Amino acid sequence: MIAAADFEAACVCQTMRRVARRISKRYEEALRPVALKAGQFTILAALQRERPAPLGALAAGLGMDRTTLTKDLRPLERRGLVTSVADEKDARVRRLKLTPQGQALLKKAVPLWQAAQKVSHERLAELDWPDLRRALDRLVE
Amino acid sequence: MIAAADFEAACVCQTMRRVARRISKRYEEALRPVALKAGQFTILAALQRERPAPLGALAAGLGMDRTTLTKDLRPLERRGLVTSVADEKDARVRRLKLTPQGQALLKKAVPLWQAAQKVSHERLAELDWPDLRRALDRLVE
DNA sequence: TGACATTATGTGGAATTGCACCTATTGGGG
DNA sequence: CCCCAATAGGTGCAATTCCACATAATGTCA
Repeated sequence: MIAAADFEAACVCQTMRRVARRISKRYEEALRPVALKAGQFTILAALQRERPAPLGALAAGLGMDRTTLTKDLRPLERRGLVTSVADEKDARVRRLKLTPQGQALLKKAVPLWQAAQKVSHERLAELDWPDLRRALDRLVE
Repeated sequence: MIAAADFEAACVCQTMRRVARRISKRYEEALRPVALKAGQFTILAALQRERPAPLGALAAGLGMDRTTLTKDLRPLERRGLVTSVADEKDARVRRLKLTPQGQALLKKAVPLWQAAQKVSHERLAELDWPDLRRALDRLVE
């Protein structure tokens, strides 16, 4: 049997989960002035486009489960940051877009996010982020 | 304003969250025969030691919130894989240990985990895992 | 020893996550 | 046009996550 401490160091999954938790916390502290969670900021940022995005396509683009996104949208809709509009052609499709309030909040959030990003890049030091990102992408396809 | 697609590529936090989600899914598929979630396996593996560990110390070792661990333990206790024992000196401390069933299940789980680990290392290819792990650790302190 | 800070833990609430299952709409053959 | 597979989406459930708040035990210092 492998020693308990070794699992923590060896397990790629556990490391990624731990890093994701910790870094989310750091970004959420940065985003505290706009009261956005890390995932919420990601969703708002992804909606920053001309044509409202279908829910499924948005989920795929963010690499998250479709049903998770449905639920993640709830608090954003309650806060009036996001609304859904019907697709003109396909009645099944629910397209999502930022409200003016959502756009305004995102505008305030972006500099806070950039500050957090700056810290991330500093901590990665010599590591090139695009390289690292490609490696991590290969890890999960 | 930064284009929507760029956030996804640029945001270190979002990348880590996405990778953590995806890799968890892969490990959970591997662990399906023992019906353990990624986090549950981590907890069981961390309890593979002689002296039962205090909850707080265990949470710190796993880099997770103390109250999260409390709730994560619930299903494991319900399944009879983990139990808590009182500390001999300090009545506040709740020490956690594997039950015999927990040890048996972990024994079955480890080879499944190793198979998932093998895939991870293959996908990282030229990247040295200890190096990468150290870099990610620096990212979150 | 008695007040008080510290430490170890639990609870409630909200959000995040994903699986299994369900509904509704669409697009094709026959 | 009708049947039916494929597609887009939602719901229920359980687990994960963490913050704010609460409780209980311990340690310390006047």
